[in-house]
Amino acid sequence: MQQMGHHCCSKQKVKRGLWSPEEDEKLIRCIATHGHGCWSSVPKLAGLERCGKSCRLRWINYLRPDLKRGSFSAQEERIIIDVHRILGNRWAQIAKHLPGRTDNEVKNFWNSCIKKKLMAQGLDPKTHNLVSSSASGCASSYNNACNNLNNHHIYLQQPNSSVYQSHQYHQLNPSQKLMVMGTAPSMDMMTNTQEIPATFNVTSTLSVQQPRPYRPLYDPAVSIPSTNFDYYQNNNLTNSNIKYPSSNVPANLESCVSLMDSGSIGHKPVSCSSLVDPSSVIGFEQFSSSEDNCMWASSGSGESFEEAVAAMQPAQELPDCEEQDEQDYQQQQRQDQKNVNVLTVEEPFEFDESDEVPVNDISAGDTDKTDHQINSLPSSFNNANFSNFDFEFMDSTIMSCGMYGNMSSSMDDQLIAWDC
DNA sequence: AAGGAGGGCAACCGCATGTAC
DNA sequence: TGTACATGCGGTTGCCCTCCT
Repeated sequence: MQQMGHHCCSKQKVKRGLWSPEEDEKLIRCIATHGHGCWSSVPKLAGLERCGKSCRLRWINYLRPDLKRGSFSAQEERIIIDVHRILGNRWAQIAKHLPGRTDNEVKNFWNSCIKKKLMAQGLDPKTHNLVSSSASGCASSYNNACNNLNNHHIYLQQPNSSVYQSHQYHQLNPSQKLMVMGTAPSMDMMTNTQEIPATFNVTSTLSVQQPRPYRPLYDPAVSIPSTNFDYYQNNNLTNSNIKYPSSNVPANLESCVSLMDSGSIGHKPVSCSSLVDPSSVIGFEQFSSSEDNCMWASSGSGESFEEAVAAMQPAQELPDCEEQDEQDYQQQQRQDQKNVNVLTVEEPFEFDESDEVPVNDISAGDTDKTDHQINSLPSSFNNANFSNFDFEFMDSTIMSCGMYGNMSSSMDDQLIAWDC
């Protein structure tokens, strides 16, 4: 380590390098006594020859009592990968999803371990795309991805209704397909779905007796069928995630497509539903109109977005569609019944620190803040200005493991879900 | 046993942002 | 509005440890 002073504290006599146990003890004692309202005053109060910045780092990254030490679990690793796919190298934001972990720790873990694993799998750690996939292959990837989706049931919620109608993917019109594709980055997370956690309070469920094609589904405002749920809950993000529905940034559309193309997602039978955040729709529209960045413009064929939409042909109906549908329906019935039993466990309200709203008693009608968030979205959004996107909002709604969103800003006021 | 290579990780650097004046 | 300072963050450095030859 260089033994030169910080530019921020060059006037001070500061020690550099590793911290000794004695220094740690002084810092802990000081913060326990005085807190750390002003880091610049901490060195003096603690009797340390360190600058405030160094004290802060040491405390945040090492001495904080709520830190979880030790190696990362497989679940933590999965979370990092999933969130990184959406947020990129925003380590502080990623770390917020991992209680007890620091941004520095996550960053080091990424650089030393995950990055290599992804590369070994042939994935670009920056984009999470297959390295072999190129921009010129996006159009065919899209077609392949469509084919992969053909067997899936897409749930579209009717306007002003809590009822979802099931559609075979291939029955959707082109714009609906595009929308689904635009949300598909969540699907890889959905493949991890195993069981609805028992720790969630369900205020209502829809009737399981509804006639087909109306499938029994849960109140989208409250059910969280995802294994990723518990970390959000533990991280006190549940409230915002439910109130401000999930977000999938269409900037990752190519990533989604390549993942589906590779078979990494979209093929494993799971029972869950996924909805789309309105921000993703807004973003998708912006994204789709960006000639420089959207997959259509880079397809190599010179087709515009509109042309690409027009060129999309409904996939051929599957021969055993109805039979498959019946099987799916029966399976869904069984799963739904199971889920109802699991979900009706009552838990005490939990409060979000920021606004003290009960996190597990949120009704579907609680849309005020969602609307506010929607309105706060940037007017322009595409890959090129991705950095301008409201990451705080996106992060607060990063339930991209396929939760719920209101698509009232487009798509005929429909909500969407799917069963893959 | 010695030393070189590589990995893990703590800590630093520099920039961006927020805030007070 | 401009400036100074504090804080936060991502990128980078370099020490230390382990493994391999």
